[in-house]
Amino acid sequence: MVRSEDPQMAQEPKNVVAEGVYPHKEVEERWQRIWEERKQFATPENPGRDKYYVLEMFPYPSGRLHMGHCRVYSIGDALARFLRMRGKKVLHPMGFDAFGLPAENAAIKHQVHPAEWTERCIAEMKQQFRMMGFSLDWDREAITCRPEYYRWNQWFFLKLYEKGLAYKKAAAINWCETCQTVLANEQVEQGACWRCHNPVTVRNLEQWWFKITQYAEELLADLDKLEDWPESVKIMQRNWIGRSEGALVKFKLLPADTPLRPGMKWQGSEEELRQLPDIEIFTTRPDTLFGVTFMVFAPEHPQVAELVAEVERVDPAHRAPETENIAKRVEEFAAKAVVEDRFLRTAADREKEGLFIGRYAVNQLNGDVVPIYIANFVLMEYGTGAIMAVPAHDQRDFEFATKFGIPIKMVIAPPLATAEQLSEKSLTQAYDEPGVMINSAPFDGLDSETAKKKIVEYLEQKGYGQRSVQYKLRDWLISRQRFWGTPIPMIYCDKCGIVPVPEDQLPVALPANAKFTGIGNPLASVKEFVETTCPKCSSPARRETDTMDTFVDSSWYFLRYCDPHNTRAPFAAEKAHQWMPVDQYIGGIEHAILHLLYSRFFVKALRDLGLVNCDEPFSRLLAQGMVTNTYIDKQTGKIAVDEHGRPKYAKMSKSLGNGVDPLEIIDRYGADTARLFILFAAPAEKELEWSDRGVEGCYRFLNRVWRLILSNIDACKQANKNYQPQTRAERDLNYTVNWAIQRVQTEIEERHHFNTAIAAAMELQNALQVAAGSSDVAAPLLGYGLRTLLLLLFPFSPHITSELWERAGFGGAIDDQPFPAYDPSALVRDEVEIVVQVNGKIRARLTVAAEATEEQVRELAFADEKVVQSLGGKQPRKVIYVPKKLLNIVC
RNA sequence: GCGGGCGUGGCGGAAUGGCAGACGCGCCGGACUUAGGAUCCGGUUCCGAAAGGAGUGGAGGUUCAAGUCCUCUCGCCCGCACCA
Repeated sequence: MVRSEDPQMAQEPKNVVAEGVYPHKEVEERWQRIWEERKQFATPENPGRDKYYVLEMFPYPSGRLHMGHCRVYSIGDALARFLRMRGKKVLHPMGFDAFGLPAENAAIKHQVHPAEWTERCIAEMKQQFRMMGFSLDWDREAITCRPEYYRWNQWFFLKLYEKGLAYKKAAAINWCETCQTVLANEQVEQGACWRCHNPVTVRNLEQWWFKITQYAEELLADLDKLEDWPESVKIMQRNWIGRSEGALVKFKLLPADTPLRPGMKWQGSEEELRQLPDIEIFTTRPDTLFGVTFMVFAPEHPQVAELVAEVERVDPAHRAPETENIAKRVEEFAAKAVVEDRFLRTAADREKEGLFIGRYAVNQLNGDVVPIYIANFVLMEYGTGAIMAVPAHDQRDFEFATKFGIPIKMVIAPPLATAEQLSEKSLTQAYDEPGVMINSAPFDGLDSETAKKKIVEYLEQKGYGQRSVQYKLRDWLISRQRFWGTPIPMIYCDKCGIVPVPEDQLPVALPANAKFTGIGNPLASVKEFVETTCPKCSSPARRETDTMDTFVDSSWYFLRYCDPHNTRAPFAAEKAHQWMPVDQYIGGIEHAILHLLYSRFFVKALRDLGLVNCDEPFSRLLAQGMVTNTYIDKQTGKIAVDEHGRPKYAKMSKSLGNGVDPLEIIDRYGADTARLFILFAAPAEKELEWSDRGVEGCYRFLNRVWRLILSNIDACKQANKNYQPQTRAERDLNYTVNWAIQRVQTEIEERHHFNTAIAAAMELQNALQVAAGSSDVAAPLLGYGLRTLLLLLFPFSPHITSELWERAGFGGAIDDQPFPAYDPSALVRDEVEIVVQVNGKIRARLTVAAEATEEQVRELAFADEKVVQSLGGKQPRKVIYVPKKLLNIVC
């Protein structure tokens, strides 16, 4: 049942469906049928320069459209319909993101094949799409779970494999126990699975990856080209890519039995030092290199075990102190750190844990001997998995050093620092700002920013290190241990190793006879699928049973729409060239990184394969806000309220039970009302608060339009655009008509503000209603205004306007009408109102002829009683005149 | 902690530095009516009888003029979170 925002009226909504209302059901069904019969939304061939690709993110086929869907598709459809009127050749397709876990879970629960379940949901959803009246070209539908589609996922995989962009490696990866599969980094949100929100654990597995990191720099740089993307999305992507400039620096590892200790310097020759093994670290602060007092490895760093094994081989008398049982203790520490939830381990407020491993290193820049630790805060995946630590100038290192009693050495002085501030003992936190170099031998006195560059040059010259750029972005883990996805087209042969499935054997199809028990990957249990022969040597071999992340499917579906029936290629290059890039993409902000980053990567990779000629898939992006509603507080059993007693709003969701079913709204008020309300109630990119009252308001508005047209059919028949207004009332109406045209056009075209466009149409309706009720306006003008009103409303509420267009006898189908052109001369008023201010306060309003000069306006203003009064006899010091608007007298 | 966004009537929301509150909801009054929860007309930021005054989270500033620009500050929302 539909919920009300008003606690007092949470009962059955009022029955506004009474007499005098338009028959929305018949009207909407009729036009949906007509559009289908006419193939009204077929995509034009050879679009040329007028092409416009409107795309909304395709849905997962859950079987039911929810209000969020209605919102995205209402936005996209209003735009598509408007652009067609504006003469664009519009591609507006739809499909289904049809692979994924829910179908597989349903299979386990109901013992129905995921394909059957999914196809059923798709059929239901298409019916609901139809009921909303969206102008989609269904002949271009792409359904990702069909072999005709996913074979091209496999084909792309092979192409990427050939290029080295798809590869297999073992790594510590995110595992979701609930979903029984691994997840990519992008799919873990605050330590939880993006889909089921259960905690993610870490596993070490061998998996398939896409080398998105190869495009890190371009993915970052090209964000600057995306001028019509929301800044917030671009910032999120920049942060995710996480570019850092710095240097890779080599420290030297001392033998396990070295007599050197921290505080001492390297004694031997430079040549002997060079002979020692390297420990390479990445730092963004080469200017602090002289302040290194220890080093830290990630606990799981593969080198660590060997380092401590060497310690144990040394006679205890010659070891570093505190190294009894070091191998065991290191192993235990590492095991604990790895097992510990990665997201707890890496939380900023996590207590720093560490262990000295009994080894020392030499800083080649100054010969300092420093101890080596392992610690929970150092990550294996970033940089080299080892760091230099400068406690004086890095807060993490500072905390660690303080806890373990490691010396702190200042090498950068704050500007104008006192002797007190320069004392390490007085330091209560790291100083991480720029400053002046101290205690840094040849670089002392330089400012630290300059020193950064000089030191890197010095490192490169001496062979101690080199300039380097690191990214937080990791490669995209695409293996999934689930059935309902695209099989990865790889074969394991005992003799030949990993062998790709030959192209001509694609698709590797999902078997129809898999058993869904809920335990393990069903694909692995289908003998006929797994057992195959090696394409190279023909001996018995096994197929890969992992499937691809479903984000692979959605990374190129917008390309398939350009050429959906191609059986020889994913799409023909020239068809993609015709339509790409997508001119306007619309979808939820939740994909700010995920889908939008993957798709950008895919397009760049396909470009480098010669398949597309654009660098970016989506020119403009509109991230629409979520749909919220009031909800029942589970504790009180009443509508949740804030401290002021006002109802609280939250995203419509199953768990809160505050979803409104679009089908109920369509049934009660019709799709036109639903669409109008959704677009009118808030700007597209903002949150939309559901309101039953607001919906009713839109319904009443459409009813007023209905009655207004039908009771003025005669005027409609006489509609004449070229009628010359005679009276004041006619000039005013003519102005409003043309003003509304201009306003609707610019609001949609330039700002995508549908709410204000609709408000303008409402103002026109109000003006027409007044005009229709008086005898001051001639029928040809009134008719023209009514005709215009229908055209302005058509993108938002297409059914009722189609019906009224026909009944009014305006001729042709409204779909084929161009958007009306406004008459600029009608927007020129013969009289204007001038606001007269004295010292910025409004004292009078003057109605003057539009062509009145400043002198004339001044004269009138100074003659005005109120103005004279507020001047109080003072002489004006200055008068500012804004033509046709305002006169400000300063005194 | 860092980054981003947002604070305007009873509510959703409008305002290229130039009339704050368009449009809609709600509310108030009136008309039609057996009736109105339909429809139509009028009113509706606050204080004030009025004249007038105040007003866009708060404090400053720039300007003839600030919701809009600048500085500081408070509150809410979102994203990232030991990335060396």
